[in-house]
Amino acid sequence: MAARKSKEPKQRIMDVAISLFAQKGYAGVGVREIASEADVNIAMISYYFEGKLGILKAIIEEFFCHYSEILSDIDDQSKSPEECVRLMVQRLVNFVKKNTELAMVTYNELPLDSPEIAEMKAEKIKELIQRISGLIRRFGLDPSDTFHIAVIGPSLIASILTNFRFRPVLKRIIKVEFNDAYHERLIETISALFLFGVHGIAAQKRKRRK
Amino acid sequence: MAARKSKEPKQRIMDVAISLFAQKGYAGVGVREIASEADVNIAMISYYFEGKLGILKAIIEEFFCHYSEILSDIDDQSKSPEECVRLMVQRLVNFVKKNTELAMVTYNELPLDSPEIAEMKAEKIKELIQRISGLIRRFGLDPSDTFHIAVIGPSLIASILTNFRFRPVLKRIIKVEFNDAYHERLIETISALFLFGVHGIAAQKRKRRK
Amino acid sequence: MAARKSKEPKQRIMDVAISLFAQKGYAGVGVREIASEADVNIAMISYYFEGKLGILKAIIEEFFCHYSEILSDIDDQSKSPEECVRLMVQRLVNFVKKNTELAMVTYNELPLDSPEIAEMKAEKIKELIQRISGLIRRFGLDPSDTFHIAVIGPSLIASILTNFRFRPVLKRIIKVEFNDAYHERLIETISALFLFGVHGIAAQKRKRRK
Amino acid sequence: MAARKSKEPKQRIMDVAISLFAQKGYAGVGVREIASEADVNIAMISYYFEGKLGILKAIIEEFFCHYSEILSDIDDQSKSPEECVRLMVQRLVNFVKKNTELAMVTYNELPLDSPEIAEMKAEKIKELIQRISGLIRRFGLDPSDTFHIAVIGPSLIASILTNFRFRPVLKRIIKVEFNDAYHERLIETISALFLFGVHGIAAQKRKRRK
DNA sequence: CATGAATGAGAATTCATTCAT
DNA sequence: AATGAATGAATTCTCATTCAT
Repeated sequence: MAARKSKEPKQRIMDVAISLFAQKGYAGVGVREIASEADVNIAMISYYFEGKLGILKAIIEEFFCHYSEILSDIDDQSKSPEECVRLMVQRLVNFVKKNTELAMVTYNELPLDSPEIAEMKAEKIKELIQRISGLIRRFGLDPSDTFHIAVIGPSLIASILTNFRFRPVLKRIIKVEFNDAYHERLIETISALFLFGVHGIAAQKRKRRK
Repeated sequence: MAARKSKEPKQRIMDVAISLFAQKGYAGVGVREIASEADVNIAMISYYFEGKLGILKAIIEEFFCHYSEILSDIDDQSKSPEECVRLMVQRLVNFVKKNTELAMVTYNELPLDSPEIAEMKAEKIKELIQRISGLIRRFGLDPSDTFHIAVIGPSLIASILTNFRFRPVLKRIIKVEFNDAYHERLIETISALFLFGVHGIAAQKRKRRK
Repeated sequence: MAARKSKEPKQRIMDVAISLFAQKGYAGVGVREIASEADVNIAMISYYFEGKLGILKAIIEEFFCHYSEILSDIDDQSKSPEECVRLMVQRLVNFVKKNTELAMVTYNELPLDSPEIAEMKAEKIKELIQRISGLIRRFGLDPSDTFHIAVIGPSLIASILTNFRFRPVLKRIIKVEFNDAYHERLIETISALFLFGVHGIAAQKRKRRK
Repeated sequence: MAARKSKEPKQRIMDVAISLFAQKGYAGVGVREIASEADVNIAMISYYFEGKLGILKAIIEEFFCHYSEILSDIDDQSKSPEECVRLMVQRLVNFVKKNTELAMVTYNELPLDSPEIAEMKAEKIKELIQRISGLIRRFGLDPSDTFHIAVIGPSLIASILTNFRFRPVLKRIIKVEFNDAYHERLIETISALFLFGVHGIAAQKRKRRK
């Protein structure tokens, strides 16, 4: 069961923690379990991460670090907004597909109220919003209208993440295989859903103004 | 701080547990905290709910009980599918608005891997899917294609719930007031998003078949 | 080795803690040692005293509670100041003789810098000083001169307590038996030392004024 | 915060340890705290002092080394016993004034029951007693009567040390400034207290013999 | 000399649960 | 129906020390 000793201890702790947090939630996992699974002395957790919360901080930071990279050149003016959205969805899905547990931990523990990481979360999300607001404007929606920011962006992200989040539960109920074809189709569908959706809303708005 | 002794002890425990679980997560709350907040002896929790997990079970059951009621007559043939979706979104939003914490606990702890409640969750979600599959068919999509079930339904629900879930975080970042007008607009927007989206996808499909 | 189960658990914890703290110092004793020695479950310490520091607080409080009683009618105007001092020394010695460990713990840990008990200590000592200041005045010394308060009072108390404090060390070096006769003589000697001393200082002062 | 790197590492460790032990007690301080404060690698403590206890041993040894020097020529037959006592008190006060923390650590941890340093302590104190016994004899008291050794000597020392020991507590309660004038007066008062006291006791004894 | 990673034992505290009353 | 004391395991974290480099 124990993780292979191929990697550095610090990385092993991270990997194991991501996996366990994803399965049982941050509060549901003990440092002893992490340490034994990572084949590392318990004291090493405090040594490297200054406590259990430190691991979560590192995890969230890693997520947002990758995430930022993903969104770095989304608002490319040389592409049509439609292409941008499709590209973003594609990248997001591929990223979460490769780092499912990392994404799940971050998504699940984001509402956790810990003063120590509240600041960090707020900062990261602020940055995220700024990234997306440019795109929203290009669809003819008012980015200064905080409502759209608060609704459409999170909806899109949640739509993708939820899809991964409930897979263990879904597997028990319906017959699906989460292979490459599935993900291709997922990208297509989510993109289409939001593109048609946002276009529709924008058109509706223009009509009403008249 | 302690809950008023007006209600029965069992209900007080439930109320307090819902509130605390919503704030800190199931694993982050202790029975002693619940007991003291509910102004109830600790032993009463085992007495009424047979342990901490029993409270969570009761909470999830209560959620799905209400939830089922909400969706009871969604697939009403006398209404247009558009009206059905709009009604469903409206009812969902209003329900979550009134029972935010109950919904949050259920949504947050749903991926939790506890064998004791896994069965229950599967059963509840199965029922939920059946409710929605009729509606999906009426939009021209194949309900036997499990893909749509696995993607569109959860996306819709997640879009709504996520909106509530991240309010504490959002409040820190952007200026929004979650009043009645906000919720009216939320219903409109989510409905529009999915109606335009699903219509678009269905149209796309028809075009491709040709 | 374990304490007899004759008394209540809470009292057993106190008794054992006093004994162990006196031997090894507060920081040198663990709650597990206390619990096992008192034949009590470890959790009971938090249950009864809300943590290790709580035991120390209780100990110090008990000491000062008894101590106050001891000094209650020291400043008796019907007695000569000499009689008062002699009585005080007698009572103090007898008290410390009976509650050596309690006194040692309090005396040893008094300089401990713990914000939680600093207030309590200050309050207790303030009361103690007020008790003694009346007596000092009757010896012809100015009680508003904080110097005497800060020097003579503590010296007297320290003289008594130190005598008990270093007994284990002294026993190894010189041949003494700490029996009743010893304590009688101790009372006499300490009383004489301070009475002659204070009288001498007061006389010196009067002489200088001239 | 870290100690200046001007001195040798070993001395830095000593200095920091003395300061920290004086504040929090031997058992209340960790080697890591000492190491980081002294800006020294943790392993260096074992290297130089063979463990934490080794530091304490070194501290106590340093104290007694200085202390012996202080008392070296106290029993000078060319001076009157009164002058000797006065000189001793003066030297002691000045020494403790300059090395308060060193003295406090030694005084506080002296009753600590550690077999490894018990021997050393006994030896040091034996020497100390011999130094003082000559003086006691010159006051007309019987130095073979271990009682006086066990009571008067320790009382004198404790009177001085206690005065320094409770300064942090005293400062909170009464208004005193521990400046040079204060210490001059302290020397005078303590000397007078004991001189008058011992003379009185000796006179009393002579009277009784008659 | 000096380092920093690593160890295993032990620290205090809190956990959910149970039991006699 | 309800209490509060009691339990033993588990919690996170820190301890002094050592070792290979």
